[in-house]
Amino acid sequence: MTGSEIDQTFSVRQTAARTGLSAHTLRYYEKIGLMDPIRRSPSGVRCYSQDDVGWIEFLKCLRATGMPIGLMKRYMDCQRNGDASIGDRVRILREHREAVTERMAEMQRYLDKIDAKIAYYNQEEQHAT
Amino acid sequence: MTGSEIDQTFSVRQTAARTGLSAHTLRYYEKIGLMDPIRRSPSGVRCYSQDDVGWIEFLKCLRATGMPIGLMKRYMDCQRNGDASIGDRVRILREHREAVTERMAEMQRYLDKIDAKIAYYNQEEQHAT
DNA sequence: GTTTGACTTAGAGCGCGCTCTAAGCGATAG
DNA sequence: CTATCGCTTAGAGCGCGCTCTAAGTCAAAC
Repeated sequence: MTGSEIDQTFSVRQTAARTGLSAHTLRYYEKIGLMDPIRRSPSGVRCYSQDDVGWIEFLKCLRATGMPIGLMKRYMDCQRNGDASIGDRVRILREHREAVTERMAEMQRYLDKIDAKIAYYNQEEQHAT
Repeated sequence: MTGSEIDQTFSVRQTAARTGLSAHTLRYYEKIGLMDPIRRSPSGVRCYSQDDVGWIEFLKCLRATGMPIGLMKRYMDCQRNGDASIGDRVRILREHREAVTERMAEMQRYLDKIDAKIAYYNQEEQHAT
């Protein structure tokens, strides 16, 4: 109940370990404006907050579903615009969602063809011997 | 019934149109050995057969599901090895299949988080006016 | 005080998968 | 015959998303 736990911060290395991104990538994301400038210690060292880690997790969702960095940046720029931008943000997310489900459906169709090929090979194996 | 229909061949441009790949990419795939050398006209122009187009469609399945070019090449090298390589080929396809379904499941998990965010925004909108 | 080591920066480099360029050849149209 | 057009080649260039390097600063350990 001292509050120290919830004010805990993380070095770039620790944050990398937590999020699975590399320290390089974390600095890169900050540099290109995907993240707000991270708070610094008096000597200039990054101190990531729990909140920062949360945003990184969110960015991971976008990246891992194939959103280009440029669009992620646009989203985060909106974010900085506050409530006024909620419409824009939702639009970006919804369009992205559509694109992703579309892409997954396409992948599934291609995967089905591959499965057919595998099935065909299995049949061949059966008939051989 | 002349047989001309089934012997039909296609220029690189026509093949590009049929497959949705660019002519550049088709030549590239041949150059790096993803495809056997395409038959040529006396003047050296590529004549893609129906069969060639079929292979291109198969390659598309692999690429579109994220198989790296290098592994596609390994697969096609096996292909050239004939029946002896069926085991290798099946193994490659099965492992790829696993990787793809894994990746799709992961994408779905990330997408679920994005959906949660969208839902949250919708709720906000509701409460605002 | 010195060493170690993690941090900082700007900017260069890389791997992938194309994508395009330049220079040239061959076939058909006028 | 010439012009046009699509094809050929080897190889350069590009966009993306990191990834790494070099040179330097700072803090803690000895």
